[in-house]
Amino acid sequence: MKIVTWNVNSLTARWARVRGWLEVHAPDVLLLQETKQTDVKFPFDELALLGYESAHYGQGQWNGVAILSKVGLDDVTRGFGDEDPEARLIGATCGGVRVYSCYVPNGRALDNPHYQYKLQWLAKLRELLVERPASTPHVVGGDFNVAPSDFDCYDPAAFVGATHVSEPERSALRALEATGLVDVTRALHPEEPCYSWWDYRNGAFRRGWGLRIDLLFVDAKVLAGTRASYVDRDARKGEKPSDHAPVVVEFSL
DNA sequence: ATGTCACAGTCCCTGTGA
Repeated sequence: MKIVTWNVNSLTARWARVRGWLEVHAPDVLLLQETKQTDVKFPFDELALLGYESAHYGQGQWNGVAILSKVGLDDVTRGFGDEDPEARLIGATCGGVRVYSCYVPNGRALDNPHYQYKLQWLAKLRELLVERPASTPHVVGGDFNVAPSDFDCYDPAAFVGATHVSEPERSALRALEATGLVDVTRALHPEEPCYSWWDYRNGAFRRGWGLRIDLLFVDAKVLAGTRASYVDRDARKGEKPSDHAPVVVEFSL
């Protein structure tokens, strides 16, 4: 089974790239973030022609998450079941695996109210996942907007005092892992940066100025069957790329 | 060089978010 997470930075702007990527790579499940579409605009029919069932939690101008699956799509949940107005979380069961597509709030700045919203959002995600049934394999992927350690950042000195690297954010990710989840890309590649995001500005991609903020957390069952996990850097190249690259995990149960 | 991209509204430029 191949499951991929990809922040596409507008599915409207990225549709040709996403369609082409699906045709070549044919993942079983694709977790999308930042679709920036309403449900009405989401290309359900075009995706069905490619063999994918889809569930979308759209908002419109901002945010928006989706799950595409070739292996079934059941028990879809949207958000945390609270009053959060932002469309940042969708879950579904695909081929016996419970998957979540997460778009964690950016945080903006350490003294911005959005930063507290980010920490609260991560705490709610942990609350949701701590109660997951142990009998069901889980893959929790998305744009976490947190670089788990300094090794996940091209220049830690340049990020002192910034979001994405602060101790409370990293602690929130560790609390998530403490429920029994493993950052599978890092587990398989302890010595390679595996960056997943490069700013559009400053020629960041060409210069290797990246962060690893797109993560796949898997439980012990999935980890035991994992063959590979990697970043498709080629998807960051060429015409009209997203600023994020897809992150892949391949496993069998 | 704070050097890009995407969005909506103020609508062919500007403010906001990333």
